[in-house]
Amino acid sequence: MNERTMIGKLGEKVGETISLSGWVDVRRDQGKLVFFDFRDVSGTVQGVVLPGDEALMTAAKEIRNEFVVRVEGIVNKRPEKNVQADKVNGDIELEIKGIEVLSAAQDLPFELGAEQNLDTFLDYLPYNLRSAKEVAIFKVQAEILKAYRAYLNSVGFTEFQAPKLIGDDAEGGAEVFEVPYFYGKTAHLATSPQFYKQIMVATYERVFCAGTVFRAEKHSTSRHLNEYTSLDAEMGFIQDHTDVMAVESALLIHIATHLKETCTAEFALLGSEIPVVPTVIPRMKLREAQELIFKETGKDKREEPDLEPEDERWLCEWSKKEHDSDFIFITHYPVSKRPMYTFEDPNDLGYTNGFDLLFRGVEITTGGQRRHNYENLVEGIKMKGLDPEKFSYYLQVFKYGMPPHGGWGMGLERLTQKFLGLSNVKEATLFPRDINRIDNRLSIED
RNA sequence: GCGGUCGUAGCUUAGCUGGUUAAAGCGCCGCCCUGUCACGGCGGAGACCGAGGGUUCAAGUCCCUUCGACCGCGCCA
Repeated sequence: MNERTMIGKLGEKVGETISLSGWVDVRRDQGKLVFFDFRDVSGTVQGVVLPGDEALMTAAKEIRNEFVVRVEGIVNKRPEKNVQADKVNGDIELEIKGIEVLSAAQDLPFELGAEQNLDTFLDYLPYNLRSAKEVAIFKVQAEILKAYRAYLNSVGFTEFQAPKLIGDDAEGGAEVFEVPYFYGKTAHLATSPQFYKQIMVATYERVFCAGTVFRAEKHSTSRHLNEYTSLDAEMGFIQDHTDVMAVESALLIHIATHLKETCTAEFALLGSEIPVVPTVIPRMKLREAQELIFKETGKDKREEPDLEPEDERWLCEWSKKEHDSDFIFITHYPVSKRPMYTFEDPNDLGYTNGFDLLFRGVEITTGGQRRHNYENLVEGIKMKGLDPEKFSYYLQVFKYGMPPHGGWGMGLERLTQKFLGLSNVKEATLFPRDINRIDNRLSIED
């Protein structure tokens, strides 16, 4: 028996008898001839059953799309008139000598890659994930993650795993899922690795993690999930938040460059463009942004403590138009709008050394400088009406010497969504969870 | 949670101001086809129009309730 040859390698096997294994992408039965496109992870290739072998012909006619098969045959160069120049393996085809069905497929709900509503798409996600489009989306996501790790590793960051079960000392703000298991204390699912990455700064100075976080928000939008992957980083010995922004900018350039090297076919298939990351991403204070919006659109948001989604979209368009940048940093949100650990700008009291990074209309990152002085942090906690006692574990590291530091959190799914121009973040999430769906829809069947 | 839009064959949709057997494309099944490549041709099966109630001589089409979806908002990544 021949060893399995990957379809992507068939071009090197012209004239040889080989064996391939994969799925039937499509069958074209022409009566006396039956054509197939076979698919494995490395590509697709056409196979043909020629007349002559009755048993083989009968078997070929019974095979349907998505059957998993092992096929033996001869790799032939195609005659000139049959060459499909625009296709991978368009210049060869497999003359099938034997087919073994490894696994039959039941009636398909629809053709792979067929147009579907999001709801239908998610109902059939395990099946849909093998379509060319999904393969491309999650390849890009995997490469983003790879580039994220590679870059941060290259500039002195150490990766660590943050816990997902935490106590009742959540930072506040986001709604948390309760875990009623532990004696004497209610645990929660982590909404962020924030405290742990800060603790780890005193160990490795520069750290990052890429892990799942959980938000119990009952939101229903095209950019929210109850479970997502947070790309977090934290670095010590900074001057201020601009040092963090500089590292993040360089990181994004690295990711974009890496995608250009590894995913141009995927971007082409999805009809998306790899974004332009300028060496210096435009930046402005929240108040400057609001002033700009007022001046340009007449909408007065100058008293607002935050940007609305509409403003974020507008600012991104502005940044693209004025600076040819898909990104823009907004800094100096008021202390009242930021978490208790956010560092207040000593030169701009009441405002923080914090930033959001907006990308193609949405916020993909929140970051900033943190309070590193123990008394200052306790003061921040009290100011938010929280009890410092509850944070004593976290506070320990500040008690015993903590460098000035800062970092960011970035949503992997949002980043993927926006890189690829997908309309809903769930399309950029392998197995999205929301209040109505954990794999299957949770409501009663209609 | 609130607001908007929507819910018709396996999938994606069309059904105008309510009016006889609910339409199409794709898929599926059967037959035909020796060069197709999302093959093609002919034929066929398949929907009680999300569910419940109401108005009317008559409802997929109008009203109410309910379930569900998508989009937007608050909040956030």
